[in-house]
Amino acid sequence: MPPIYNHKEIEAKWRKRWQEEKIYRPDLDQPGRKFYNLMMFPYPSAEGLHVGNMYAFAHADAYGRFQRLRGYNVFEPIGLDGFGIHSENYAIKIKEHIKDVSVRTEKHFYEQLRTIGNGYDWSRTVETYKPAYYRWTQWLFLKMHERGLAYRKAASVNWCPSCKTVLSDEQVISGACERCGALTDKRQMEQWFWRITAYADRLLKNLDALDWTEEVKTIQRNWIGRSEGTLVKFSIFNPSSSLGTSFQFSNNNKFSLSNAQKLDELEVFTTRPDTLFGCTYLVVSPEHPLLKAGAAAIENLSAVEEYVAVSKRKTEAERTDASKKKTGVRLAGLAAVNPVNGEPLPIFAADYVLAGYGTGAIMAVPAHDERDYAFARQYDLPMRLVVKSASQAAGQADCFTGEGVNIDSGFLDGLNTRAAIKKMNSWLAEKGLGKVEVNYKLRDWCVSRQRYWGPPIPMVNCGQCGWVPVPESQLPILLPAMDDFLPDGSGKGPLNKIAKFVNTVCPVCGGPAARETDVSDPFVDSSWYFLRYLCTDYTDRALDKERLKKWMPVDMYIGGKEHSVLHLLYSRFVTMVMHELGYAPEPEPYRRFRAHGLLIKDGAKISKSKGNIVNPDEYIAEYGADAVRLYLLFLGEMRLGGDWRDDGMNGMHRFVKRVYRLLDQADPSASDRAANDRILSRTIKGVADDLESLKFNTAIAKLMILVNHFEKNGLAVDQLRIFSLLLSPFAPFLAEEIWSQTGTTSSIFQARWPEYDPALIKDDIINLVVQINGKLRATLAVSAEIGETEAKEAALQSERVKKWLADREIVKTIFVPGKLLNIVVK
RNA sequence: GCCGCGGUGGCGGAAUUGGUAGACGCGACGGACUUAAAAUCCGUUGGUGGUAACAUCAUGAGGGUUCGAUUCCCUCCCGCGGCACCA
Repeated sequence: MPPIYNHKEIEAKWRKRWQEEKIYRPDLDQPGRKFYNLMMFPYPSAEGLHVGNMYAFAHADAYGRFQRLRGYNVFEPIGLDGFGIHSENYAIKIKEHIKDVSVRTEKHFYEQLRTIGNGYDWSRTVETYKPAYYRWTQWLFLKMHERGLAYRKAASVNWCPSCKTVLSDEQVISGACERCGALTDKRQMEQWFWRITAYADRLLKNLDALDWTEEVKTIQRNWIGRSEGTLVKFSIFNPSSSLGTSFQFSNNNKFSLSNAQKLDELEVFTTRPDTLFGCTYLVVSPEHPLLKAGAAAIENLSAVEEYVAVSKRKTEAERTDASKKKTGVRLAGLAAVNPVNGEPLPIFAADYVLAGYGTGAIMAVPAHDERDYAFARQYDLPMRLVVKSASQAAGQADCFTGEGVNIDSGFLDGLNTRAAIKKMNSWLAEKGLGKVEVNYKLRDWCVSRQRYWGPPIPMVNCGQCGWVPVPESQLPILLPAMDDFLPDGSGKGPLNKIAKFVNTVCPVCGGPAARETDVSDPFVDSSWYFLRYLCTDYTDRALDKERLKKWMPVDMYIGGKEHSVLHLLYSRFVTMVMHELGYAPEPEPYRRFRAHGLLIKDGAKISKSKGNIVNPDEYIAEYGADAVRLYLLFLGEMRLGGDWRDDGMNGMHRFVKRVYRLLDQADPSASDRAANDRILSRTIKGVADDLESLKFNTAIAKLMILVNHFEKNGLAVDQLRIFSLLLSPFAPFLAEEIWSQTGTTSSIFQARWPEYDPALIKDDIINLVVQINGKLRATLAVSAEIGETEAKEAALQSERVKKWLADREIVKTIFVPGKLLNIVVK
């Protein structure tokens, strides 16, 4: 028997055998007890996978292998998210053509993914940059368009000056581009959008029932940002007296509306209609239509226009910096009327009000909103307190944003905030001045990109017919080859430079037309890949309904939480639409989702920019895939991430060698069968429990304890065989090798997880903890069934206990059966 | 600022519903084997005091509840992540 574990030889042998015997290729038409085990497919933004990718994949695969042993028919696919800015930026950086780079990275990524020993079904890979895939990504676009969910509009969109393309709101992380980290800006452009906001309520509501990492659900909830409020209509007048352009009010902050002429109506959105009595002015955003509609009446138009121009010139970051001084300009010549008390209200334009949320206009209540308060202080505007804190009568702050009781509020006086909101809403509704509305922070998904490396958007612009979808039969629209694929920042995609591509005929009228030259967001590619995995054998359709019915939803999805509001939100939206179209059997794609934490090294996330990259290939070559897997799984709880230390690998290498050596030690005559069976039963249960709750680290610790025990006490061959089953989710090659060397012929992954004997789990003799006043003073080996009286007797017999009790009076004793006895003394 | 997750030996990390804090591993130290090294094996390893038995302190800080708190409550501090003028 070879004493040395030759990982290279053994891994190659099993990799080949698994491939030949197709043990990871379930028959998708005969799902049986199916288990769809999904992990986030990688995107090549470097030459190869880094150890952080391996971290996620090793966990997901160990879980999948466990389900396999549990008797599930596991489908575990993999692919490459190779289209997109991430891959393209890498090619640009190394000054090569993306087409060449993608050929190379595909080869390397797949080689690496094969070496780590995951149970992938290699017959069903998807690569998003191949026509066989992106043909259907384009089909998805057409379906969205057909349902009215893909549309084009001019809007203020995010622009990355470095990537030279627009981005969706989700791809701007704290004001910076998700891909390159450059600060983004806003540009007014016409773009393609997907109407994810139409699903905002469902995306929010369904979260409650999903078995997902709670943290990710919270992030999604906050991103969707539902808020219930009221739309209130204010009448706009042109007051007779000229008010000047100063912010000062004359005559005790009052001005007259006599002879005023009603000009318009202004609608605002508020979540606190109960504070309407405290409203002392209105504010519109600099983009608000009132500025144009009311221009004739605005007396200080040039000052207003100047303010708007200044606002426009500000960067997004400057405009939305909440800590900066608030600015604004009074719309002289215009005034509104507070519908509850008929008081005239001045109107301002200020860029602290966002154009894109609510109606782009607000009612300002400086006494009950911090932003209004700051603005009112800045411009010396009146404030009126109308809500009093219910708890503290005196000492109220100038600005109170909490809930309380209404005062000086006419018909709302004495009501608490909730009741006041209700009453105000019905009052406004009665008068036709307001209605309850729900607003979401979520905006529609901007999906067009002015880049090369993506699926061309299948739309054609005809002079006669306008925007027309490309007929399904003409798909795919192949991405044409081009040497200079770099984005130029013109606001049009590089494809725009290829006349042959652009010029086409209108599918409707046959006249000359121009193709859309933007490509779609890479997140569109990944929004449906898990559906395509199941249908790669269908070349005539994107998705097969029967197939999806058999396998969707995904049973377990493990991935990073950085995708909380990106991929995980987009793919839920797309699946909802696919469900409505009858493709997906359920509106939600992932039954369970668990986020893993980050892999850290030297106190920082492993990344190229930090210079702490760990190349997994070297470690796999030196120590073997199993040792690397075990090490990654042992680092800590998956949810919390791990801390990579180079020297930690030694320990796992040692463990692998020790496990292999058990083959030499297996000898029934030398072993205490009963003791081994007891610890085996416990380990079977413990490891299964840990795996189910994704605590891979403690599962491995239990295996180590078992190995320590075997080394000391010897073991029988059948016990070693059971041990190999327990080890197999973590170290598949090593486990398979031991399995085969203990007289089995079929793969360990066709075997079943071992049963344990419940009778062996229980202890007959326990260590009863004896405390005196809560401090541990002795432990007694007693029967597990011992009762309080006996336990007390036994404890009082103990010399150690006696010493501590001396002649102190026992006040009481606390007995926890099977665990502890606490004697309380004076 | 708001929301979420964390803070435990030299290090990574364990601790069912509150019940022996530090499992398991790394590293370190001592020893065995070896001409030597690697590998392997054995032992020790939270701090302080003590030859030892043992005592005592200790889970970010400070309070509290409890017979008993890493675990529950309150007030803070620090790290990471999300949102951030969303009315």
